[in-house]
Amino acid sequence: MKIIKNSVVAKPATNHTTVTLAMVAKAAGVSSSTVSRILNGTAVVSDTKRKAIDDAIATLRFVPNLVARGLAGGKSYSVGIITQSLDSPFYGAALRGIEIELEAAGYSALFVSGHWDATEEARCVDVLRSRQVDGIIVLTGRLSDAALKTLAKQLPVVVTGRSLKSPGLFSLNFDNFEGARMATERLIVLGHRKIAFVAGDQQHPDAAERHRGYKAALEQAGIPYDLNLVVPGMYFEESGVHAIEELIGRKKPFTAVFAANDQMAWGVALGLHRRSIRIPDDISLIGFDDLSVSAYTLPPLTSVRQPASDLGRLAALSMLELLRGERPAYKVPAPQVIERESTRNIHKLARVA
Amino acid sequence: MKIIKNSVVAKPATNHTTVTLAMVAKAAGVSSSTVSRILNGTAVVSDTKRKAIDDAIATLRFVPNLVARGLAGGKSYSVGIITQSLDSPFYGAALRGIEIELEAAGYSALFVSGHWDATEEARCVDVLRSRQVDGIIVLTGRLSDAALKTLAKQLPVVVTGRSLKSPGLFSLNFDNFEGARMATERLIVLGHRKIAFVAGDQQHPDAAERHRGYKAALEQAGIPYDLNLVVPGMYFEESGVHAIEELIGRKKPFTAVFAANDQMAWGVALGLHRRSIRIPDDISLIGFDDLSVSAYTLPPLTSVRQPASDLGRLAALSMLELLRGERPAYKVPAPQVIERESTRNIHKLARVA
DNA sequence: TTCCAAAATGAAAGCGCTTTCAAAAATGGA
DNA sequence: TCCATTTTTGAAAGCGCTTTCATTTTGGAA
Repeated sequence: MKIIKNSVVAKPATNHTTVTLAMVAKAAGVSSSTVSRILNGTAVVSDTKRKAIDDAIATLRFVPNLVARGLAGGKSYSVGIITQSLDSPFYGAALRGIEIELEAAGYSALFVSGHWDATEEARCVDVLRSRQVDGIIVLTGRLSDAALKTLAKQLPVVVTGRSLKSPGLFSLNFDNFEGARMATERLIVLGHRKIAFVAGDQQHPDAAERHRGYKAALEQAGIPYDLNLVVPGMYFEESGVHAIEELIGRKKPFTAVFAANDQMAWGVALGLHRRSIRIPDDISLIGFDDLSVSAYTLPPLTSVRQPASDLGRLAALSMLELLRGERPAYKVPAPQVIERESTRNIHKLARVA
Repeated sequence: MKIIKNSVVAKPATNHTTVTLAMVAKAAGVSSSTVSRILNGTAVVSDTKRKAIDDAIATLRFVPNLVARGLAGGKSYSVGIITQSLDSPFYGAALRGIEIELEAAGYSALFVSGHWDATEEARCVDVLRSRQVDGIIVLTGRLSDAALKTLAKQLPVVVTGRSLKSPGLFSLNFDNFEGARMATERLIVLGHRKIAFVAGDQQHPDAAERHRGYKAALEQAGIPYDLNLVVPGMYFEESGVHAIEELIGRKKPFTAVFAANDQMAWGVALGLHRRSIRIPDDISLIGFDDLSVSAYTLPPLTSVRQPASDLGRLAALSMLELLRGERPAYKVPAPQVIERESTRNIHKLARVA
């Protein structure tokens, strides 16, 4: 019954298949400093040694441990991305743009979702910081401007959807006001004067801007702003169908609808369809964001193009510059209305309600 | 003109705001081992010390460095996810599911995209390994089964879209065959016999399965499989509109279309709309995947539900079990056809050609 | 051929944390 | 009260890499 102690077991948890830089060094007959140097290109190394090292790396199938490098070098070559949801059609495109540029520069992206909640976003920041990201990109979000500025004191920050100026902080803002103004104006040019507006989630800063743009265009055209024609929404499809019910219930005639985002516009289309109201014959409809799917809805949706993918790329590029100590100066492309088949000139419109 | 040397500057690049575990230990008057222990719950610590440490952590605002922990402990508490594209409506939902479960368990997800390319995926694997992820989840992808099995020898792997058995490897497969069979059968039950099929990208393993399912249902009902009614597609919207052109060009009558995924079904709807063919009055349409948007298309699309989000959660849960050394046994829910408004019984159908 | 500056290399000290291992403190049975 | 256990704690050795800093080579100019 004696317990066998000191058996040959108990090798520390070291995965015995792990090839380390030291092993490469030994195999190549040089010091690990030298190996590190060619790996990072931090110094010139004689061709003979370089060759020996390259061979050793190849035969040993050495893969550098970025975690160890991060610890030693103080840089993780990763940047954290705080998004709101991984499955949003809009943010998805932005994430992709970010990934492309970051990867091209040898950085990894660490995506975390805040789900439109400031507390959760704060937690995301903590996770990213404890993972030692070199910088953080915040896609809109609910964090206060002050919180962002404070954060920027610790590490480079790029934020979209706001216009902030602060050291270490770069912001990339899309002109939501102008986009909404243009959309509304377009409808007006087409002869519409009774234009309903389905507003976005008031919690989102851009929603207010789009609302302002709608008003501005109206005012500019001398059309009174009529509260009976505006319906609150949450930026989801359901808001669109609900808005139509609401609007029709109010018995205020309208010939066009401007939805503050495409998802709600799709809902509006469905709501109209349920009432057998045709687009664009009876009602013109315009959305915002120009999600890729909108080119395939019935009918294809006229929308304000917001280049999500470009936005992502620019955010990443800006971060990269910040990381190099430069001062980025990128700008988001101006809004543009993409006219498809959901809008039509007034002269053939029927009246509703 | 003397150059001042040895000034107080030149503190090494150490961010002076960095609070380390050692600092917490000193502040609390204990050793760093003790602090580590309460942080990880690896051992019992007296209440007095625990209190002192908690206080020190709070006042110093200490955030543990997960990179250092990863190096020391050999575990990074992160799992790599190889997806194909961050902006796919289907995978987006799966990613979200993964993130939810992983985060709940204190793990971080590292998402990388392979863009449907085996070489890129292999590179993704390298990146993830050098970042020392504890495990890898592969969403479908193009990596060979053999490559996956080899990988599984190094670290736990969970793969979706295949049925593989291998140590350290768990696979979660959705029954694409059965889903497609059910969809086609549904159409048959509704009285259709001329059912067109828009196939998916043949490079995807699931596309072949869905095609098989279509054939099987036909056979089961004694309907001959007619190559004139099947059109190749690429899983994107455009394939759907193209398919309709093709189908109509062939002048072979059909009363229903089964598209191998929702995106193509949307395209089909648009193609039909362009020809003024109504859904479901003239043609019934059924998709596959049941993307959330499909509930809001015109008309709302009947589709085979593939629970992307659940798939993601199960994948994450399986990985977590693998990581604990357990043997996961999850199964993807069975296919289910969600009937909406794009399908209709044959008796009111017009004929198309 | 000699010498010295410049270039290449290596030794060693960390980076912040975990984890033996051994020592110190607490516990309790006689 | 004392000693043998059991618990709690601390010292120190890494984890795999980067980065001074010092040493060895090299390459010319003298």
